[in-house]
Amino acid sequence: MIDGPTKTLPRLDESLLTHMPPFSRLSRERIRQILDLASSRRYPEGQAVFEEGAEAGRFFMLLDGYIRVIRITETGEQIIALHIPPGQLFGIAKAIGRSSYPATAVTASESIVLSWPMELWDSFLSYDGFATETYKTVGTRMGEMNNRIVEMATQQVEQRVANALLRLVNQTGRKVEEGIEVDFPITRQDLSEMTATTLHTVSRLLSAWEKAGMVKSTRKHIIVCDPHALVVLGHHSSKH
Amino acid sequence: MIDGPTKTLPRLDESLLTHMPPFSRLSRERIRQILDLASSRRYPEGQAVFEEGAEAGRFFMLLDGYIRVIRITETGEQIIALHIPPGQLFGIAKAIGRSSYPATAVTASESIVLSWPMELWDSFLSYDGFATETYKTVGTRMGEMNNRIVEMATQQVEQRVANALLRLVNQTGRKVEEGIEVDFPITRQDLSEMTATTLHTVSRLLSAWEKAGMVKSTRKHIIVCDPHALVVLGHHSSKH
DNA sequence: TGCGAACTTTGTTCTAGCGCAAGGTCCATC
DNA sequence: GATGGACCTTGCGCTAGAACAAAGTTCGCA
Repeated sequence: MIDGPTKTLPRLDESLLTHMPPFSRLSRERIRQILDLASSRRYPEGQAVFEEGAEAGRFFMLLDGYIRVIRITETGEQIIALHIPPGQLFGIAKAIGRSSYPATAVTASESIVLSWPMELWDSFLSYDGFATETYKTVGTRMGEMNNRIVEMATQQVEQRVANALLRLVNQTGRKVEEGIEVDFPITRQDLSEMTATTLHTVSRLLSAWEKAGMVKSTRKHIIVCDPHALVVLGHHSSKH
Repeated sequence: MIDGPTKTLPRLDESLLTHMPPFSRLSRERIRQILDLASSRRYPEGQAVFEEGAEAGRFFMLLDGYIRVIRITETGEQIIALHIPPGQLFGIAKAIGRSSYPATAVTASESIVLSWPMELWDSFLSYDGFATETYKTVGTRMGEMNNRIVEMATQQVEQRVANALLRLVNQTGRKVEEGIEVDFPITRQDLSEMTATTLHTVSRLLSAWEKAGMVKSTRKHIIVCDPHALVVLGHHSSKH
């Protein structure tokens, strides 16, 4: 979905942004200004916010929901590069010197997104704390990518899937009765695209873990009951 | 090696920096200033310029040689994250909002390196074109990491090694009689650490390619005779 | 010139986990 | 309440490539 942003939501309250790191040092007035420049929009689950290669006309902030950053190979395989939780900027191509989006962003669940025209980027950068926080975010994402590379290079499938699951519950987990649940719909296929394996293998692993009482899962939902047991898997032994 | 930088080289000429992208828009006088603030140093092959986790006290520019950015796992395995060619900044932790280096930098061949105290970073950022070029570099490196993830997730070992080799000759290749040679010493082990495989497998692949006339290799040296043949390998078919 | 360390090669064995196949379950929609 | 599509499970065979093993080669250095 690349069509123009539209205001489908009621007038936005300043409190939406006051606690988001990139804006937290700004005055109420400044935030009002920023909000008045923003378009807000609701995306249903599974919709693209922008596509890889498209001209980077706007930058975004996720207010609610989850965004999945994906890449698609020439042969049509998808790989999930990153999950973005609420409160983060994304599609900030200009921050890394690009004029087109380097990947596709899709909603992992219904999401509320603010966006601004990329022309405003430079003025945003001048706001107190904005640049610092933004580059911190870039750094964090680089770190995550790096860890992923190391993980794929050195760990077995079981450990990778365990780690991916742990990361999900840590970053986006919601406490429920039996443990912590990933709080957006997630399929075996999704998990396999995050860990470079097949949905079959993921399914088998989840079955085994469920038998061992470490997780509980139903269609599109996964609850981690015993995080520590998964951590231990991750620390077991190396590939070589 | 983390010991203090020392001026071991003769006085630096302005022309060293005038054609390096981050500085190319600056006046001769400004460049003189910048050089006078710099420490220069020669590192023999295989030496660490800085180590992962250390406080990021300086940032660097590679004048000559090659730098390898590596990470080491808890179990002692090395993985090579990136190769940096001459003319690029590295160790620019501040650019991504970090106060310690996120990886270790080691020379892949004898190298000449300039460095400045990180306290000067903000003033450098104000120089015309410096910030833009720097963030472009960050963006490029993110892109490379991303491609690497996709590659590891979707390609077979042979294709990955072929691609890694192609990237090396494209970025750092030196034309020789029989083809293009990687212009720093590189072992089978190095190549395996770049592609998440073993030195044994790399050795077998190189042997096979040599038999097919696509490459020529000796101890620590690899010449690609028929780049196109390697490209074709990379395009063959996907894993799934 | 001879020793040892650092590289490289090649053979053989073994297994993680992929590919393939078939069937089951849940859910939306008519 | 039946049809179809999306998602999940499980079994089995097979192969890429890791692990193990053992020699061979090159090079710096005493």
